[in-house]
Amino acid sequence: MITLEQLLSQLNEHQREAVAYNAGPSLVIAGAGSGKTRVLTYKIAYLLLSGYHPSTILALTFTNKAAREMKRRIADLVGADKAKWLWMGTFHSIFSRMLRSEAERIGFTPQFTVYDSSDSRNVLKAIIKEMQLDDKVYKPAMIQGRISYAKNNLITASAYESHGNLLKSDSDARIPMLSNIYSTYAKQCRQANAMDFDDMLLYTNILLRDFPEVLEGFRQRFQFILVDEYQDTNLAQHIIVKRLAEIHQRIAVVGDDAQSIYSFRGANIDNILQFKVQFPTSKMFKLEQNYRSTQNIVAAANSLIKKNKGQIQKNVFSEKDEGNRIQLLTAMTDTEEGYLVAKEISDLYYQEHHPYSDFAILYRTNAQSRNFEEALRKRNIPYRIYGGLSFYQRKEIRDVLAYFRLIVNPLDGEALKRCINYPTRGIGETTMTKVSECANQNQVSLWSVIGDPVFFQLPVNRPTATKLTHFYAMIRALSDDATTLDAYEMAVKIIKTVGISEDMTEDMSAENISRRENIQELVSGIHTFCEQKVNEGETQIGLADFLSEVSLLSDQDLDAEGPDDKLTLMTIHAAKGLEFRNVFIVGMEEELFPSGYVSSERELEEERRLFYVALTRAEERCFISYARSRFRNGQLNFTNPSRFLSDIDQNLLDLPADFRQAMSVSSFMPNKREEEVFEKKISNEESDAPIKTTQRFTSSSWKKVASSSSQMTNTSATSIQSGGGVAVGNKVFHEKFGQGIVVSLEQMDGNWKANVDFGSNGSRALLLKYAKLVILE
DNA sequence: AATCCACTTGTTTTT
DNA sequence: CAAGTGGATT
Repeated sequence: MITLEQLLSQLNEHQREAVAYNAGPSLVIAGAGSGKTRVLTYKIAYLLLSGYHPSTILALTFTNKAAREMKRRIADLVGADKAKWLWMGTFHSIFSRMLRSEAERIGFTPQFTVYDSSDSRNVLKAIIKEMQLDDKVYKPAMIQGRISYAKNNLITASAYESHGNLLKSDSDARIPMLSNIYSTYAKQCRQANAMDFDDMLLYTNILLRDFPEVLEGFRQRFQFILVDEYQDTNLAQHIIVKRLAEIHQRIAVVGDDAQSIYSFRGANIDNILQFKVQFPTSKMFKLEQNYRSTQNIVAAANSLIKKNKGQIQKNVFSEKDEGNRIQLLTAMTDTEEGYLVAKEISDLYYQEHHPYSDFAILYRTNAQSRNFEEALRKRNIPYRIYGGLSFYQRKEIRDVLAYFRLIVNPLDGEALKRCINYPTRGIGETTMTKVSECANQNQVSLWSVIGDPVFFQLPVNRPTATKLTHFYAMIRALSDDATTLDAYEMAVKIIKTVGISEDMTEDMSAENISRRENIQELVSGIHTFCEQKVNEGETQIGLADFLSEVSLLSDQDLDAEGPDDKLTLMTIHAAKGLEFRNVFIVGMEEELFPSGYVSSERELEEERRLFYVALTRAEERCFISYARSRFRNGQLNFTNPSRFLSDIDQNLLDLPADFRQAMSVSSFMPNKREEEVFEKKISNEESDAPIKTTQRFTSSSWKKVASSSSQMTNTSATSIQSGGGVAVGNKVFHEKFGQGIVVSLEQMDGNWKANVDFGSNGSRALLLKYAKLVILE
């Protein structure tokens, strides 16, 4: 047990002020590595020591891991007996708890299923098919994205139907039926007693909006509210937090606007930038001392993020050693990139005796992991990959979980389809289509139809009807068992009863063995889960208890922090909040990082923040690598180094000898000219067909592309204004004419022609093939 | 109904 | 390169 004085003495001045301030709302802007988690945990400990009961404190985090970690640290400070009463968890897990306790009010049961994104995509696919729409136009993933966006902005299906602007923009985008799809989707989810991730936020809002007594109850209960990573909250989350804190105004949020990287998921950076507006009496605290990284790394990150505008002004500094400069590794191919990185790691491991767990390889996309895996394997370097296909997304695991879901919630249509299909029992697509149609016509669930095909006049023959009722009876019997057995016993029973174990032991193929192992892992996971809950004093841990937690878990949460010494491979997104002694940021190429999908200044700035997050993960050493060519979709692409490299103060970079040359064929988009560029892009679209970067590899293409270097795809924002290695807006130098600005670019017979304004020397049209322009900036 | 094969297709990040 | 689709086969 610790006293208040001791607690505060372990903090620096600014941290202490932030922790001790309790007189009103507060916003803590915590620069990278400045002890953000420390402030949050100490603040909670401070509140507990000042007399708040733990069950009156609500702390919302972004990941389960962060919540667990924080809880553990609070337990160390004030004791586990207190810490365990805290309401601490992710938005989704806390809201799940709230929704389950009040489910009936909004037309669900406490056993509602959580549809993951592939469940919800499947539902959407079926709806699109049912409505006889073209799935090339109504792309499920895109529809899903728009619905998600609507929900995150608290636009319900019925609000959408009467939202003029949205309907107009949909009809302009040639997808006028989107609103109908949304409505049908919402209706079907409701009928299935299921919510998707976004629904959990949406329905929590509805619950708090429409049921004043519920809102009042939660306001009473949560006397103090803390939110981590506030820069990544979306409108739905923001409004919930605001509602809960509205009366007592005891709220503290922590975040860093420079690390906002989830706008694709609806996060709105304005939530943190506008906090003062939302909570006018709030006080802002800034944490600017970085305890994580060397001075060089901090300086590099600062120089990068300076290129973004509209940030909260701060001066992040480090008092650690100056450290090494950031080292750039240049490879000819993506395979070589893997080799170089692995070699560097090997060298550090043997020369400096850093354990492998001190290393991380961070990339923009999961698909990039392959080359590194191979290179690491060749050197026998142990590694652990995070992300990608998670444990819970494996087919066999999803199959088993589908049975759990169906037993807990028979209305869960997606689970039912999955179960009925595996193990195979002679019920196929045609039958299920009929069942779906029949269910739709009678406005009942698939489950009801299967239970009594005759009553619903399902047009199937006798043997098929029997198969259906058999299946129904089997699930019913298991549901009965579920009233007395715990989750672990049920899991074992289900796997035996439904024929999964039989199917898996049929042959000893490698796949079957691996599947069996995975299922075994799941079962023992459930066992551990039950034991843990019993230890915490709970009784009767049923399947529902297990499911409600597991559906909100990602694979990162499951990783047993084993004693083994392994290197980490993950996306930069997944690395947020983590730190490593040595960090490798790989694939620093145009089209990849920044992603080829960026189409606005705002998105480009988010990519830059992502790079900022990557850099600031490093404690001691940071390496950046890129390849000049890379396989993508089975095709060889030639690539240019990322523009972000030139955003970093060049004095802090260790450049390879050939780097200047490589940069000179790269294209850099000057930020301030961007709007012009996009206007130009639109006007040029038909006339100016850009050369495709993607081409089959032939012996001559390397040379050809390297010299003309018109390597942008036509989807790229940079495609029009860049060519021959220069970009519109570039300041260039010409031997004869001196300095000038590139005004426009066009293509003539495959050669790039640039109009350059040389000021007093006039404007000139130059063929880049002949003119030797040097890019100045 | 289920399986297999050849073809197309399309690709960020995730609670 | 991969996953997912559509068609033919058993």
